[in-house]
Amino acid sequence: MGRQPCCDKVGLKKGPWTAEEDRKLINFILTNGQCCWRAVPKLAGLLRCGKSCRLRWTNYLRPDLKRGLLSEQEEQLVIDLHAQLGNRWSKIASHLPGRTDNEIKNHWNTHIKKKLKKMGIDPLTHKPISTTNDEAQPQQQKQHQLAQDQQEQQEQEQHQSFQTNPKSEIDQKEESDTSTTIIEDKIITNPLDPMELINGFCTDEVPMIEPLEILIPCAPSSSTCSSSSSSSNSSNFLEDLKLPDFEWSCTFDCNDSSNNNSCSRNMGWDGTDFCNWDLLINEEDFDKKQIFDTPLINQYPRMVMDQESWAYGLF
DNA sequence: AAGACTGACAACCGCATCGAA
DNA sequence: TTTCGATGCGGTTGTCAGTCT
Repeated sequence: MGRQPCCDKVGLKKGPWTAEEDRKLINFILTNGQCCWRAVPKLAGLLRCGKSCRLRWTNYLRPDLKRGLLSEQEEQLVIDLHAQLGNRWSKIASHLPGRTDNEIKNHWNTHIKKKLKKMGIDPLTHKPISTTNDEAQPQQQKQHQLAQDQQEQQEQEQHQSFQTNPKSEIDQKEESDTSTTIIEDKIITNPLDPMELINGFCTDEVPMIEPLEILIPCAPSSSTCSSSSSSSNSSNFLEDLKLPDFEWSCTFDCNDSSNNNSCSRNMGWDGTDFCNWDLLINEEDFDKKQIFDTPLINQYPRMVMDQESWAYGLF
């Protein structure tokens, strides 16, 4: 007797999400917050299982997601973290603000693995590939696994000691001269990283969003939004919607050296994110906004530009 | 021009884990 | 303490655009 399926699969839709489904899900979460994923599809009027909704939200609809290729820095961080954590993608993702475990996992499998192999580094062990002694590989893997297990055990022990004596744990970690510092299974990669600072959580630790807690950044004054044609009237656009009230506030000033714009951020919402949402939320205005004329779309050449799948190009 | 192949990534599946009853 | 439902996580698969032949 197997485990019961997470949901009644009869009549449930599978496959790519449509814009309409995205809109329903976003509207629902904006009005109700994230709660009880199993109930979400029913309440939101979606023929999807809760799991699918959760995945869609966390991986693609969440407003605090960065899109596009990982930067060099991010890539290097992923490599460093993978060396320490192995395939624990969610842990790795939690140290890259705006990135999801799925995204990192895919990027690892499609880009980084190859890159490392090209450089003569075994992506599994992060050690130079021994070309002369292929049979040594399995042994190496075993050793890597052993090392990982030992590290895990150490982490657990350290965690325990941290609970009893947190200061000594931090002191220990401060002695490390590596660029990344693990504190209670959390790697502080950049002490100035806003995502690390804001509210003490990062992307993968996004708290339940309640409508009243959603803070929309100040309307970008000029060029912060890549979708300029749609950004210009984003507030009006939102007002047109019967969406929950938003609080337009400047809670966090980020001094972007590139454009010197002071913008508001909360949970990683920035001008671009918001503009994307702007496009997504109300597909009735879809034609009016002519979003496909915008440079944003050109960033995603793979996207199919029809109404069904336009959402994919928006983030 | 068309079919085959490849790469990238979105989405699914099933097991693990957590927490409430 | 046990059971069970909900959610999280990592591996795998499916789909589609781009490239090659």
